[in-house]
Amino acid sequence: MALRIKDVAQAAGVSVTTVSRVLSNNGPVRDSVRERVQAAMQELGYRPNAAARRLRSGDTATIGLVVSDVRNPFFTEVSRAVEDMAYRQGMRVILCNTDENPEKEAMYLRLMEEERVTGMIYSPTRDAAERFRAEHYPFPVVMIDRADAASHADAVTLDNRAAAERLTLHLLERGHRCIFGLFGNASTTGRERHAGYCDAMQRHGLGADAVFVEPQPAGAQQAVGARLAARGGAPVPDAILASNGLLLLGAFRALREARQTPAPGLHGAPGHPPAAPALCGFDNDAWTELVEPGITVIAQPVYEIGRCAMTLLSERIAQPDIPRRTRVLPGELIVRGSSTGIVA
Amino acid sequence: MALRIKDVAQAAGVSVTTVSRVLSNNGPVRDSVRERVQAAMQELGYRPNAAARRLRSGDTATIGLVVSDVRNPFFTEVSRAVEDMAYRQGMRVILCNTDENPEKEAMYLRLMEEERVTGMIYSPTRDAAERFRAEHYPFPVVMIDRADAASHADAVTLDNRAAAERLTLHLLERGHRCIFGLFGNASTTGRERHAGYCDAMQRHGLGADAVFVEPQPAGAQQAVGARLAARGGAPVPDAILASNGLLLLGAFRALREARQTPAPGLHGAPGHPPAAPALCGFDNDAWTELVEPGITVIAQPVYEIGRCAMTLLSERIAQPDIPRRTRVLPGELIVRGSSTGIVA
DNA sequence: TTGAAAGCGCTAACAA
DNA sequence: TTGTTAGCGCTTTCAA
Repeated sequence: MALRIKDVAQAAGVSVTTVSRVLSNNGPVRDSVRERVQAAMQELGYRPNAAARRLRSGDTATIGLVVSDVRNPFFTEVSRAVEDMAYRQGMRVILCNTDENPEKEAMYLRLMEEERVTGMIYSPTRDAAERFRAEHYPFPVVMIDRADAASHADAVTLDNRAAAERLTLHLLERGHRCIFGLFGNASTTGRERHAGYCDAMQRHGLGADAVFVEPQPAGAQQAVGARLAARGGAPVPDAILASNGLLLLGAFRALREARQTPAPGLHGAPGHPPAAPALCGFDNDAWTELVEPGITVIAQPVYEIGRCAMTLLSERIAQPDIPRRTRVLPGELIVRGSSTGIVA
Repeated sequence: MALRIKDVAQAAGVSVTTVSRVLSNNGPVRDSVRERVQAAMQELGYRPNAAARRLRSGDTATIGLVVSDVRNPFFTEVSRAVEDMAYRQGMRVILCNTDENPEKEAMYLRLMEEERVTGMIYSPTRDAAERFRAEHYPFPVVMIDRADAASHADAVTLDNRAAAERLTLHLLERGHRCIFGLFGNASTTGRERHAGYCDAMQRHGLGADAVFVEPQPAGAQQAVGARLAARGGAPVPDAILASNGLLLLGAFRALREARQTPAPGLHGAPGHPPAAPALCGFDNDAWTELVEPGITVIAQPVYEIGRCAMTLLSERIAQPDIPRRTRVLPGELIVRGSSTGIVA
């Protein structure tokens, strides 16, 4: 095995206690002794055993981060934020991808307990969110992206309802009337955004025309394709709104597939052919700026969400008994050509 | 504190050893006893303490994954592959982002030692790669993306030289002659791809016209912008080749900025205005397929690279003394409109 | 300011 | 098939 604290103690001619004090920089040690110990550690190439420290001290200095999939740019960025903050505080991060799969999720929650994580940042699937009770867990939990008062967990979310309303109103202001909405069915987020969309439509005396789908591009693509191809009574939408980055991607593909550039526009004026529907959605993912015309989106302050979650978590770790807190961050509307017809 | 194995033992009326045997599913236990123990665990909600198990067993069941930045889609996907494989084998993953910063990198390598990781998957910066010696570390190391024989570490890489040559030949076949190359200066990968590019140019009796830049979009954008604006002798490039996804993005932005759609084409035929340069590069990142025309790229088998790295690592953990192995995976040329003028 | 010794929760000899 | 017991490497009383 590797070197132990005892080896360092012998080399430096002190007790293990003293070495431990130098290691954790805690407790009185004469400067000359400290230097001697540090020199011994350096020379021997000693590395303290993290598992032993955790076991003995009871402090794992570990944050659990449970999300659906890091490949979703939203979570990629959140995980970077969380990791930056955590490592800066001398904490590790255990990252788990549930793939919206309840069994995986249950397994990882169990893992969090076995690891005795100091705290967890958690983005539950819809079903799990409804059942989750923070008080059943022996560590603090901060929810991100999705929140639920009954969970009794701190949370940081977007102001989903307001952002969706804002986005819908933007389309209505541009003259669109028949706005087809795509919402994710796996989280509370999708429902909140749906509510905001409905609010805006209602305020203009318009009915909702929306579906809930799996939060994957394929399902969204199919739904949009079907909606565009629908015969019979339903009028063709003149705008499409997708409630997250994955759905937006699917919608974009469907429009392209239909050989309709997602260019903006109203129904054709007399003498002009009808234009393709406008497109907008949530999440300022890289591609939305790169395609032409760019896609109008609600940008989430993604890094900030991760940072904020870590801050809430740290504060609760320090003071476990403060009342539940929720941070609601605003989304930012970024208007691009896909909803205005103005190609930058 | 939480429940201990002793509590389970008491509840089930057996010794701690028996509980341990049930836990690790290892050692003889009568079926009826096993069931009784499992029932007790279930009822009490017992969770074994991971730190204690690791300390005692000496097996941390932990993989270290050290990359530059998970936000780079290449590493996002690699990390998913590694995590999928690892968790399936009951191992955890510790993910570290070095940001190509030598100090962070050194800190994380130290962390790997303190965690007593079972093995490490490592994408070193160029400078670190030259100095790294696997035999100085007490655990097996598999390098990804970047490799160096002197490191004595197993490695899985792309066939960089062949892929770059292939991509360059593709441009040459389409009639391009003045091909400006952008290569990353932070890794051996950039140099290998540069060599492949030079091979292809030389074979056609052409000189290289390339620069090495920081592997960030901003630097690439600037370099391409400068090259396009160059006055004096240097002819305007009729094609641009970028050696990774970040550089490709920068080049794309530069072309757009120059109000030149990255549309393909040769120098203008008589009577036609000169077309914008062709664009191609490495990494089949999502946006390259979404922009129009799509970008011609070398697709790396990214998930497979991660999977393969975990396989090599597992095998070396099982047999530490087998000779060093290198897996070289082929890249796949995906031809899109940016190099052919055929807009799908 | 230092050291001796107990013990964190678990696993693995060894004994029965 | 089961139990007793000695540590894994560290931190933390407690006493000096």
